[in-house]
Amino acid sequence: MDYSSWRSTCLDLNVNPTGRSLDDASNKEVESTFLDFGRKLSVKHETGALVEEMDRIKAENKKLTEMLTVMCENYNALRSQLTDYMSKNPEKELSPPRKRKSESSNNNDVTGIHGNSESSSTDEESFKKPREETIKAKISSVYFRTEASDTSLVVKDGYQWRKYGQKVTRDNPCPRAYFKCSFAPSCPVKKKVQRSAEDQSVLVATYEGEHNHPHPTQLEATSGSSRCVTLGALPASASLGSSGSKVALDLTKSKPSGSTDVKQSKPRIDSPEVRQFLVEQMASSLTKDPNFTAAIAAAISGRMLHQLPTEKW
DNA sequence: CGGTTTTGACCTGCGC
DNA sequence: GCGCAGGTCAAAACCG
Repeated sequence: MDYSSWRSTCLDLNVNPTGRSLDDASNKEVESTFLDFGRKLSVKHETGALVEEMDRIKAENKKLTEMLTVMCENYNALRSQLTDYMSKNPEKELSPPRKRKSESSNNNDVTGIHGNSESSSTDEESFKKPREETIKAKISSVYFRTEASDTSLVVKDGYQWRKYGQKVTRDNPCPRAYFKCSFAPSCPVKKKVQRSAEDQSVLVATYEGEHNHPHPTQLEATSGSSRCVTLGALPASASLGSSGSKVALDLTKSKPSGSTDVKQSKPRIDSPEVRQFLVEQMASSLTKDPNFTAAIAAAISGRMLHQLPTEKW
């Protein structure tokens, strides 16, 4: 996986279009919201505790941001080392399995229309070009954790894929699905998705090649569409195993059903509705903070690095 | 109606 | 050459 692109996707998750920091205006706005809400309920002590909690979270955000900075530096160092290594050992670069003859030349006598001299003369050229591409093509395996009950082989990585085959392999009772990028044939990327034989809640996606077009969610982001969609398409959201991380990421998703009724009903301080309202206030304020989302990105990538040692970058 | 998914058939490489 | 396994094709079905 290209971490830089992934990171940009993650950092793009900031749901604060104005770019305002939580430290200034939005912070005061949130605090005033809390205080106002608290006056109505005559529970200033609880809002004080919430503000205190928010300060604690802000400190944690700062720490996570520093971790992200360090990790980015480490990544850049590793990447430059890898680039150096690749340039020194180009022949050792990974190459995908050899492609079928018929795919590159299309001169099967089954079709009968490519058997002329024109196609045969271009065979070498048409064969060489994809070969060069396949040499450069990168293969990477990515692990996605899904619900065990979820039987689909859909991996939400943000790209659009077209399924072109499914096969049951010998070493795994679960079928393997074959996907091509929807931008094919201009985009040569393929992926195979199969459930892990050991843990069927884990999807193993093997990517071949690199996309030669921008990430669809980046296009969405530039066109001003909802960034929650971006988050939903984030690979990390699927690859995270712990429910805690999932909950944290779900903070940016749309409000749960029924939450709109909270403000309409008369709130009580110890009622679940009020608590939910406070939680939503916290969530919305946090998701407006770029530092928070950056910290989340750092936490996610940290978890990925620790939990997915087999993943190739 | 166009794009996607399903699925059986087919192709290819590899080991024996 | 044969059989096996993985990968792909392509027609039909499905779907929005």
